[in-house]
Amino acid sequence: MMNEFTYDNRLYYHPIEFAMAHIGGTWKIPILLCLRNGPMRYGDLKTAIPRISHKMLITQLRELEEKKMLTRHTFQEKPPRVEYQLTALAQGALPVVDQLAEYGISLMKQVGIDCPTVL
Amino acid sequence: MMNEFTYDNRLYYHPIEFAMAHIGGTWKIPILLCLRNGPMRYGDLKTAIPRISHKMLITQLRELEEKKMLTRHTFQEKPPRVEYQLTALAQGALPVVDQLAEYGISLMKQVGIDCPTVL
DNA sequence: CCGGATCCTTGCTGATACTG
DNA sequence: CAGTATCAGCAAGGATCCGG
Repeated sequence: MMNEFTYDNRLYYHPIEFAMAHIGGTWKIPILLCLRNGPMRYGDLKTAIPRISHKMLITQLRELEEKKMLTRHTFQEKPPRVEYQLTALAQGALPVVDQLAEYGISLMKQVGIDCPTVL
Repeated sequence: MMNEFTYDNRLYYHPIEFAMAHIGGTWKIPILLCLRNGPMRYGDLKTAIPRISHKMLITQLRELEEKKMLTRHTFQEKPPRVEYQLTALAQGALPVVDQLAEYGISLMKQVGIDCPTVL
């Protein structure tokens, strides 16, 4: 249990904590799920995830890029166009993301939430 | 993606977020893993998870109890004795916890961390 | 259209001290 | 031994404004 390690100047207590640094938080999952079907522009992501703020979307995109979970492509057009795309590293996270979603849904049923047309 | 729902006065954007409310954060996983082999006392948990502060351990135990992930048994002795035990609901989370751990370890290898004798 | 910078509020967390 | 209460520091996150 207590096999702590340091990476990128941060202390982790468990490999799961390291995994959640890549897919955790409120917004990384929605972003990854949006991008699983192909690249998307900033504006489309913002529309697809209505409650996220501008700042949070930018921040999360930067973090995911820094962790090599996605790549950023800029097109020199007017008006400017920027696309985000999942890397192979992020593709490798999708199976466990799906398992988490399945568990989340089963948990909702167990506590008595009738699931609102998910996935 | 955007099937939000409210439970217990909190807004969730995805079933995974709901799942992570039960097993997420820095300390819930270490606590659950400690208890998977049977009930433990407060003091033993504190010893098994050295870096957790007293306040955080108490707080996390209360949260897990509130979410029906564990039960609390007090024994009227001197000195007092309190034991924490996983519920069936928490047992049901262990498979996905194990999958997350496995993913975390593989991710560590992918980014070049040689895994320190884990699990 | 995309992104950065600023201010400000809120909440998490540690430290410390105290009780049955 | 187990748990509670209070205070303070810091970081996450929203609102807003400016720039390429």
